[in-house]
Formats: sequence, C-alpha cells, structure tokens
Amino acid sequence: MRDEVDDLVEAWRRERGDLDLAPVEVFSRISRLARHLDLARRDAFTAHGIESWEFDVLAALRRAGQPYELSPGRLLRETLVTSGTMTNRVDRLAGRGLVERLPDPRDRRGVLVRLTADGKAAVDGAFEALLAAEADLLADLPDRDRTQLASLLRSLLAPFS
Amino acid sequence: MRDEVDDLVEAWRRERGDLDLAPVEVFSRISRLARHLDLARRDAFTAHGIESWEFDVLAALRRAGQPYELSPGRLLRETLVTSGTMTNRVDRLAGRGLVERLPDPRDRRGVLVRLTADGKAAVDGAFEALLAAEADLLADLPDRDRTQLASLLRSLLAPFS
DNA sequence: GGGAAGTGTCTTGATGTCGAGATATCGGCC
DNA sequence: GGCCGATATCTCGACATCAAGACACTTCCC
Repeated sequence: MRDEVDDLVEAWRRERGDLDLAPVEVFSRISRLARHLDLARRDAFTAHGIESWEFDVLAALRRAGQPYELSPGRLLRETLVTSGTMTNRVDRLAGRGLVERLPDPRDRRGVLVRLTADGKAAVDGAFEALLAAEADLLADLPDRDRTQLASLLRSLLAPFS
Repeated sequence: MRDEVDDLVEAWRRERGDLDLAPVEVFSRISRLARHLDLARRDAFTAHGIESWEFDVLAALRRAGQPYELSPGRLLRETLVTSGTMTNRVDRLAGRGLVERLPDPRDRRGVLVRLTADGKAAVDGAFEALLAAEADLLADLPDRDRTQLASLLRSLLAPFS
C-alpha cells in the first residue's frame, strides 16, 4: 500500500539524494494525518451543530467532572490558545447558552466558566459522533496494530510533557 | 512512560466509562504531536530566516525539480490552502526575492511561479535544519520501531489518498 | 497593616486565512 | 466560426487568532 508521503519522499530523494529522509517518513505522515483528522472532526461535529473550537472548550469542561466548572486560565492552558482567544470563545459559547460565566467565590479577580445542561448535552453527543468517526478510520487496523501504534506514539509524545 | 494523553483518557474514562476510548489513544496523540511538531519546525526555520508557510511553498517548488516552476493552482493543491491565500503568499515571497512570477507561455490565463537562486538556497538550508531537528525527536527511538511506526502510519494515511 | 510583585481576565490593533465573486482565457460542440 | 461551460488567477470583505498592554485583585514579606 502506497500513500502521499511515499510520493513526497520519492521526490525529495530524486532532488536531494544526499540526505537521510527517515524523519520525513514519520513526521510528514503525522502532520498529514492530523490535517485529515481535523476535517473528519469538523464533519462529525457539524452534524451536531457545533464547531471544533467549541468542542475543545466544552470537552475540557466536561472532562473536569461535576460541577463542570473551570477558570478561563485553566481552559486556555488545556486548549493551547491565548487569553484573548479564550475570552472571545467563552463570549460566543455563552451567547449560544452552552456555558455561563460566574464570579469565582474564592478570588474576585477570577471567573468560572460552567457548562450548562444544553452544553453538556451538546458535548456528549458530539463526542460520541467523534468517536464513531474515528473508529471508522481505524476499522481496517487490527487491534494488535492499533495498540502498538498508540504505544509508539506515546514514546514520541512523552518527552514533550 | 506516561504522556499527556494518558491523563486525557483517564479523565474521559472517569466521566464516560461507557464509551470505547481506543480511538482517542491513537488520534489524540497524532493531533498533539502535530502541534508540537509545528512549533519545532517554526524554531528550526526561524534560525534560517524563513517561516513555515514560506517553506511549504518553496519546498513544493524545490521538489518539482528543474526548472523549479509550478502554477499557483498546483501550489495551492500541494499546500492545501485557498487561492486567495496563495496569491498573498506568492506576493510576499516575490517581494522577498525568493520566487518570481512568469506568464505561462502555454496558457494566457496562467502564471508560473519559479524559485530564484536565493529561494533555492533558502529552502535547501531550511530543509536540512528541519531534518536535523526531526532526527533529534527520533533519537531515542530504535530504527526498528521507527520503521514500524512509519509503516503503521502509512496504513492509516493511505485511504485518504 | 502597607507596599510591591505576582496573578487572572479582558481589551485592542495587526495579521493571515477563508470564501465568494470578478475577470480573462481555454476547449469542446453545434 | 461563435457560443458556453469550465478553468486559472486575483480581489475584497469578514473573521478568528495572536501578542501586548491595561486593570483589578491577591499574596507575600517587611
């Protein structure tokens, strides 16, 4: 089986045969898979009426467990965006009624963002759709290979944590 | 060895123990690795005075081989951006003298974008730096594992091509 | 207690990308 | 030969993000 990266590597080998292209075989595939995955996510979510960035925020709140509250600061660390972006996102999510902003009783500088019942329903539905879409992409991969792939990826990712 | 995704999966399992989270183990790692990789790329390139989007365009031209010419349409398909974005990118690259725009002798609607000598030098240097940075990230992975990882990723990516 | 440094959130201006539409040219068909 | 849909590129307005700075409050230490 041949993929886009085989073509890419072949072209580079033709032009720069002096270089060791082994890293490209791994990282180029990771980048491209991430891009395709973003599109698949988008599709899975639009069926549920939410967008990817909305899911990122709602899912962080959902994972936190009851009472589904996190500070904006915590949210931006979880989702890797800047504070200005998070303000904008929370504004829009609150406008749609999926979250609400509460004063932090412990710190008067602070705010808590809380998932509403609508928000919880939205994120739960979207997550199930996402898992289903992702399971499709893995359908042809034997369990054994999937486990090993996860394990190899973990060993690449761990140094970043 | 434990990574960020182990924490993520643990949180989801606590909240949604009813779902099969196996896909998350694979795809969440791919997304996160892609993000970290983008940052590593950025660092490697800034040392060479170019930005990631510039590399994407220049590398496509470089891979095409002599005379290092591609149409804007071909470039936008290779780099997965829209036509408006590509116009803007070629404008800026031409402004820096890394590419030049020529009329397509075969089609008067068309344009060819050609790598200049400066552009070729820039992309070659940047590519070597990128390979070196990526090789570092793979340093702890035995050759055998790297090969197998590439192969497993290929089987996921191939259906998209 | 009071001052200074630190922390948390929001505001603002700049920028890169997208998406839709405009213009020019090509290629096939009657 | 001339028309019409398809193609190639560029233009323009909208928008999400980032980065830096403003402001309010807290925490630590003298």
